Amino acid sequence: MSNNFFKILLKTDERLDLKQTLFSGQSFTWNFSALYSGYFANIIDNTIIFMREFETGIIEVLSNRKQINSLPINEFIFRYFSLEIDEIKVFSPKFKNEFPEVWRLVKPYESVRVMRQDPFEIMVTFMCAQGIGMHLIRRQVSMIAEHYGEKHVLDTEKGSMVLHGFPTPAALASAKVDELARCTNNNRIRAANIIQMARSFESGKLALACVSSGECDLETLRETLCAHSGIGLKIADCIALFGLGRFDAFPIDTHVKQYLWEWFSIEVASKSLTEKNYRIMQDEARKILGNEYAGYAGHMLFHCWRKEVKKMTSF
DNA sequence: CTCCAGGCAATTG
DNA sequence: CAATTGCATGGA
Repeated sequence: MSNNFFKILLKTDERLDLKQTLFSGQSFTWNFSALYSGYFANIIDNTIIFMREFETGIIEVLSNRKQINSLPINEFIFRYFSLEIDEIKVFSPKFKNEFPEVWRLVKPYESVRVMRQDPFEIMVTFMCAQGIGMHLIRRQVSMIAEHYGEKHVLDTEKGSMVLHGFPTPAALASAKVDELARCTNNNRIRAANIIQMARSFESGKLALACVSSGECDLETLRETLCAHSGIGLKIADCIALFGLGRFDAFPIDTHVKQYLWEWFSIEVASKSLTEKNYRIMQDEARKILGNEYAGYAGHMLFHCWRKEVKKMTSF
């Protein structure tokens, strides 16, 4: 690995399963490194980052800058993977007692962390996630980065490597619909919605909502997000959960709806996913999972359901 | 061929 | 209210 990179070894006490976390469907910008097998690569805050599991319970982080988002790398990583959250708080003793079979299945996934990712990036990527498979979402996101993100060329002893950062709000705010649509599965409506959202972010309206999202009540936050065309309840909840650190937000998609019915016998989960039913389903889920970490638990269950029950492999 | 993938918004009954 | 349809593509 290039010697002008800063290297950090981070002890995680096996509370972070790096691969499962990065490829559990919450992030679409991390990739397998083309030049260095075993490493995952991404760009955050104009900083190139490589990560891998160095040995059991220890993560190796390589970066070309000492700080990310004004935090020392180790502090950033700790926060990025929400390592302050204790698994025991996520699933209550009551849950483990009442649903022993589900707990047996999901326990191996307790080292899947819900990440705190960049809000704008999450808004764009989850606006790309409607009614299509994971691989198509990933393709759209990488095309958007290639066309509108800043290009980084990294020269190493193994050759040259090209990476693209995620586009800034300004870059997407000034994009043309026809051009962006080539990156969004040829969906012009989706492209136009993303441009509109980026302009709202540029204006400061959306950006401000992100700053105050921690204290804001969830319903107010959702209203602000849903005011934008292309963002409904589900995507708003995904933005809150994965981009704003709101671990109480509980997005319900086709998979979550399935496990709510199969695992917890929530009646309304067998009916159609209308807005009214969506809200009822959330209330029922909170009774079982608790409120504070409903979404955090939900993501573990989501990943577990797809892998263990549906036997899905695409991420 | 049909059906379904991390939905949303507009329209119709 | 609920039910239906357009949006787009690809893999099973």
